[in-house]
Amino acid sequence: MSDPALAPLVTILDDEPEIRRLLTETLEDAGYRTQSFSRARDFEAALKRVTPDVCLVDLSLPDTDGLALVHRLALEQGASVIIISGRAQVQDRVTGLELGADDYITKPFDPAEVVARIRVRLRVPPRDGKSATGDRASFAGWIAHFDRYVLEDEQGQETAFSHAEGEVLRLFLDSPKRLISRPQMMERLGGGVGDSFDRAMDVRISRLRTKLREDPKNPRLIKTIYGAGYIFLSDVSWS
Amino acid sequence: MSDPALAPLVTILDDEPEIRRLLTETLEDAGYRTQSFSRARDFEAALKRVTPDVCLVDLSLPDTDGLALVHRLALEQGASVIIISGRAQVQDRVTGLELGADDYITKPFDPAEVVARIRVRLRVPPRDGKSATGDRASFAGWIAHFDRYVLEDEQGQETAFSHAEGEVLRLFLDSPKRLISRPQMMERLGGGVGDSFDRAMDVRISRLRTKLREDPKNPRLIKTIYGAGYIFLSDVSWS
DNA sequence: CTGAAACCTTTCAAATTGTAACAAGACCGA
DNA sequence: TCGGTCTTGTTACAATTTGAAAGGTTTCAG
Repeated sequence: MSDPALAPLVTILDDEPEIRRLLTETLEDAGYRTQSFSRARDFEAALKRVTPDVCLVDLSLPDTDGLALVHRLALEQGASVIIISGRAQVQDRVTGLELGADDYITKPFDPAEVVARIRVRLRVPPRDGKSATGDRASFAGWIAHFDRYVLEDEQGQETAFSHAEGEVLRLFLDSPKRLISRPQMMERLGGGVGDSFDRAMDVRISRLRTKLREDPKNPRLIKTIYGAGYIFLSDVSWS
Repeated sequence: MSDPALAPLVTILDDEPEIRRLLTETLEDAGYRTQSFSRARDFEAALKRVTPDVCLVDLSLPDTDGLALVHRLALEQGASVIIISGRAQVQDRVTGLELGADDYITKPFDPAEVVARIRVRLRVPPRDGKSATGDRASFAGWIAHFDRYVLEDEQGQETAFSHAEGEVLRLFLDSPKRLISRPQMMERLGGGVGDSFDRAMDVRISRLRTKLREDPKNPRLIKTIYGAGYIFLSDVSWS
């Protein structure tokens, strides 16, 4: 979830204003935050800044292939994707689900059902680590002890990391193998959108990389995607 | 999952023999193990011995209140519950989902859709921290790792590609063997309709071709259709 | 065959990111 | 309180990626 403190964010992508209005109203009444878009391009631009919890997507968009968008969404973002489409053929539904959508609702729809299905997607999946965060994560031979602010390497050797470094590390460890944009980082790490803090971000990452003994030319863990953000490359398991 | 080594187990609880037969056959064709029950009592007895991965439940059972059963199932078992019911009212669906079902399919249903929705439930939930969807596509001896921004050739040798190149590549891989016009690309890749970005597009494709080791005279993968657009020639399979 | 349009590729400059060096605070023990 | 260390943001400059510009090559119509 983008921010546990706030209500879940649901995005709406549909080219019919009437549908957008209806969904927005229903969802806000149900207590969700919403953002709606009429064009795929605007939607994708917004994704660089925020992380929705559920994305409602209409397939029949004028400016993009909706299915390809769904595919990308499901893979790149962590969000649940629900297709809302006028196409009711079984084949449409099957391919939509196949490509990564978590649900498929056909128009005309009942707002109450949409809310119910969104709620299902937001339901906490059988939380295995129920106990309030043992706060330790292992990845690529490292163990990060967030309770002690210490990184432990394969030989058991320990390196301390600071609070600021820990914030960045935790952000990565929470969303491994997924693109994290700079604006998303900013939002999470509090800093304003001033351009001076931009550099501070870099510096934090740079220092973190040093402690993880990254090779600058060939980073194994924190990879930079020029113009897009960063990706943490290793699998992570929390305990 | 009850046993990773075996095919996922799907249970069917429905009092109509014809439905049981149809579902059993479809699901076994799709590669799942199945167990079907006509009475809730038998089903619950079986639960003491096995752990299904997905439970299909008909609500209109003679011997129990189906909703209560669903509720118990969702809470106690870790399994996904899909309701298959003749009751198509929105209110029925909403309460079914509310009480813990993960999906709700109304009769008459198409077996293909049931399979698709089961598959969605079995997909590894993206939030479970461990492995967040590695998405890659293979084509013509190459494997494109979009989670690492790396192209792997037949010998396993890797070449990094940039974000801009990846956008183009993904566009092609999403629609292989289909003409993609330049305006379509523009839309998708964000740039305006200015003439200058037209050239930038060319450059992206050019650089991508280089990394795919295309022969300029005789492109095997990205073919130019003069005056119309491009076609990606190879088959693609995503995983 | 010729010219124009479409497309390719090299070169270059601007934007983005990495990192070293520095300075302002915070924190801590004496 | 004082001095020292640690943390962290800022600045400056290097390195890298990307789009823009420009010139060459291919394709097609007539």
